[in-house]
Amino acid sequence: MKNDKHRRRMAILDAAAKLFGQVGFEGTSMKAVAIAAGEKKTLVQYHFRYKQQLWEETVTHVWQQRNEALPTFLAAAPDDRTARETMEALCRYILEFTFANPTWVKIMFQEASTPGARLDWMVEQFFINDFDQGKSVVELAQARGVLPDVNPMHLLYTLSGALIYLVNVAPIIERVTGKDAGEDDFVEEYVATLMRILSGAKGT
Amino acid sequence: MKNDKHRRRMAILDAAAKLFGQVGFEGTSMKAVAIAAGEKKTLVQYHFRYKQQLWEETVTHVWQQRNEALPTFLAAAPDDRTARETMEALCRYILEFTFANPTWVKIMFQEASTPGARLDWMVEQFFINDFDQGKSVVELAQARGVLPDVNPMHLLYTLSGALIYLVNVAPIIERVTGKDAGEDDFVEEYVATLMRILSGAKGT
DNA sequence: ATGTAAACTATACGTTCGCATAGTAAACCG
DNA sequence: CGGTTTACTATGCGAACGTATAGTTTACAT
Repeated sequence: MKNDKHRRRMAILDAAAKLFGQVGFEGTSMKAVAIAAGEKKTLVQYHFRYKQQLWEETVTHVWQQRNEALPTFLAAAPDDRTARETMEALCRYILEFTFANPTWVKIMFQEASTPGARLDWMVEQFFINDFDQGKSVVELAQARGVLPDVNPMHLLYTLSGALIYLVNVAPIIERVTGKDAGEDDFVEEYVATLMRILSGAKGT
Repeated sequence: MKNDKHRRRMAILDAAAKLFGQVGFEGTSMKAVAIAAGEKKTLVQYHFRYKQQLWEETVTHVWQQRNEALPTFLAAAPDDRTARETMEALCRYILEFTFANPTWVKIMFQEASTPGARLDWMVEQFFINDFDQGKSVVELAQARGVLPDVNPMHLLYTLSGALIYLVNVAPIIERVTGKDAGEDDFVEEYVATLMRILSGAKGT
């Protein structure tokens, strides 16, 4: 079966994505990837040969999944709600998606912690585009008056940080406070809080 | 010399901190730590015996350095400036310190990406305290009217995210935009932007 | 039915991993 | 001066690492 090959290959990529995001490039072994995918180590090598190649195809795979999901929302954002409601819904969507698919964020942080050839590759392949798109979204929101009129890149970093940081420290939050930051209730309240901060709310 | 032993031991801890933060626990080898510290592998083992032990003492070492530096500022914050100026200075100080000492943040993210026994240990040893202190600072700022009166923990996550995220993605920002996020000018403008966001500034 | 290519696996090689242990050199103490 | 402790190193072990390659099974065109 043609599909069988494809399915096993994808299973390897998914397993690799999880491991690369969790323990980084050096911490991930071909054997561990194989076991996580329920395959033999030699099959992983048959499909990808070198670890470096497995990594590149894994990252590409992860970004594709992300790119298929994220713009879907942006395109579907209708004009029949207020700009602020759209912004709030967008933040909530990004958070929910990132909690459900934390891999790309984790891989990004793994490589950012060891700047090198792999990070350069990711920048060239993905981040240059991502930064540009992010800036556009922020500027659009600013034009509609839903975001403060400050340096759009700095605002982008602030918003990204407020959202992505939460996903990264969620395991710590859970252990310290006992609350699961990935749950809908938490996300909803968090985004509501964020929107009130952005609106400069001082009272209750 | 007694001092010589101590100095070499500290050099090992510093090298280990850098590596553990960059490539995580599994990605760091005793040999690599030794080389980075300019020592033999067996000396590293002599001082710490097991990798686990090296890791624990390294993390303790890093947190001690941080705890010596951070409260210094909080205690010295005088009353003769406005509350907002104090808040802005605090954010700037945290950013500058974190850029200069990124290790503790990186180790925190490394372990948060693979929740396990080591993260549990860090939570017990450090994070429970850290969360409590952070909450106190936020509530103090809220009482003075310099931070919006929302859920203090969520506000803490938002602020921490806005600050720490920047440090983590600085290598990416530098490669994409050509700007060094760690430079004083950048930090100053970023914090100023953050303060305007917190104030809900809509105009220029 | 048979040959060829594709999909997959068994086995192995050289290196590096964490860890153990026997040893050396200097310092300290009586 | 002899003996013990302290700081450090040389050597080595079994396991796991990434990679190479020969071999086996499956799919399919002729």
